[in-house]
Amino acid sequence: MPAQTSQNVLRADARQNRERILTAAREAYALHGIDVPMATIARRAGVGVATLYRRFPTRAALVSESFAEQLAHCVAALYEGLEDPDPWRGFCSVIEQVCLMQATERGFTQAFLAQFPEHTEYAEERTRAEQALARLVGRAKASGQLRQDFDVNDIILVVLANCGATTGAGEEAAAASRRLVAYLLQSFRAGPAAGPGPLPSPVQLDLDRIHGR
Amino acid sequence: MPAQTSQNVLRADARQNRERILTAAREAYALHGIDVPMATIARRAGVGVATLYRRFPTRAALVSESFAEQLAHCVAALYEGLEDPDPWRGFCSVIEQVCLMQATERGFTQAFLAQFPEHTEYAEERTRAEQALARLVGRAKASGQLRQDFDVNDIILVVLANCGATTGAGEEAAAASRRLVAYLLQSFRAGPAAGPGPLPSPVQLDLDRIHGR
DNA sequence: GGCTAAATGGAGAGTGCCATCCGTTTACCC
DNA sequence: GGGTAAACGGATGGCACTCTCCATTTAGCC
Repeated sequence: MPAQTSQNVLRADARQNRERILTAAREAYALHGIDVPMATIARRAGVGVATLYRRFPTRAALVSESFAEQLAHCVAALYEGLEDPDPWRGFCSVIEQVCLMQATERGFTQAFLAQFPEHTEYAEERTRAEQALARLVGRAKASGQLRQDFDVNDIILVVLANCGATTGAGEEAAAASRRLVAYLLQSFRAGPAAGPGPLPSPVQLDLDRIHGR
Repeated sequence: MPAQTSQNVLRADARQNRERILTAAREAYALHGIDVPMATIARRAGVGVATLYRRFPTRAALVSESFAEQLAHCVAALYEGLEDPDPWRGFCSVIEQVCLMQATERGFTQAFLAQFPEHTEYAEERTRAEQALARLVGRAKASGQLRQDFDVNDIILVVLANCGATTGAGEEAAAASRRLVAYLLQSFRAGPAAGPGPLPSPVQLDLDRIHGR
């Protein structure tokens, strides 16, 4: 974590405005997606555009900050999953939670993808997360519950696929995500021992809405 | 098919320009994605913007026309799959071909999604395709090779998921698609009889590139 | 209460794209 | 070869968004 001295020196009104901007951004993202104009967020927050830009010099910075909490949740889920006594359950829980977050929080995926590669500042945390992921996978394989030819990169594959499936609105997206993840996890499971389990209910996806998004 | 009298009456130079525009559009889409400015396509085709707009009044019209061939291929694949003596093989082949098309032809997915809902003109073909899809699924279920709780909407789910997974460049996208589809098809297979088959090789996905796309 | 640096917000310059208008050019028919 | 309608393309107005400048306000300290 870098020295954030300026954060504490922030004047009271400035700090309050900063919070209002973040709140407004989260609301706006949820409503209109990540591409909402900066001016809209500023108006919603009841501040001028300049104030927004002074606090968050780039759009990416604002996005990152806005979803920091959700990202932290994902990271936490990762380490918790790693400590689950049942490696397979831990593995599933991580994937499920990350995917659900993607489905629930609109724009989160972009934040997720934008966050890490950005600054060297995060490089350390990133490698740590990657190692944890590798361990999660290794553990599940070692226990014989995850198929041997599973690759760590397949997790990225799941995340991206889930991102595509959740290009839609609210509850529908969550349902689509649940079903997709259920299908995939079943494939990841090793051995023919596990027959097809029950699935979450199917989803009627409205292509028109997705196209118009 | 509607009366397209104007098509044949098109003057020679106009017809040639029309083709050049379509070629330029396909190239531009492949290179820069679907959001490339109309002016860029016009320049590439060596025509004025006005000419482009005269031929293709809306962006959607241009996109649709540009990918008409690929779309026809998909439709053909559907009807061929339906006539495969092995229902399961037919089912798989349809999904595989559509997904491969998505992975190979950048922008195709948007064209695919944009095409049908648009005009009433296509409504008929659309319903016909949907019925064919339903039959494809029904047949595969009846043969006992497709799990009973599979839903027709799951095909849309696959298409969308695949769309997400292929948000990348060229060969990488195709590899990701193959692997995802292999995983999914395995889940769709009924009964514990079929153990995990071999998978296409894993893919290292470059998140930076995807984010910057 | 008054001073000062921090913070503010609106106006506006700059950019990129869409879509149309209209004077000029060109293919086609006779 | 000449007439005519079709086709052309650059210029242009309009719009939406980004990002900065600067005159004004305000919090915090004495």
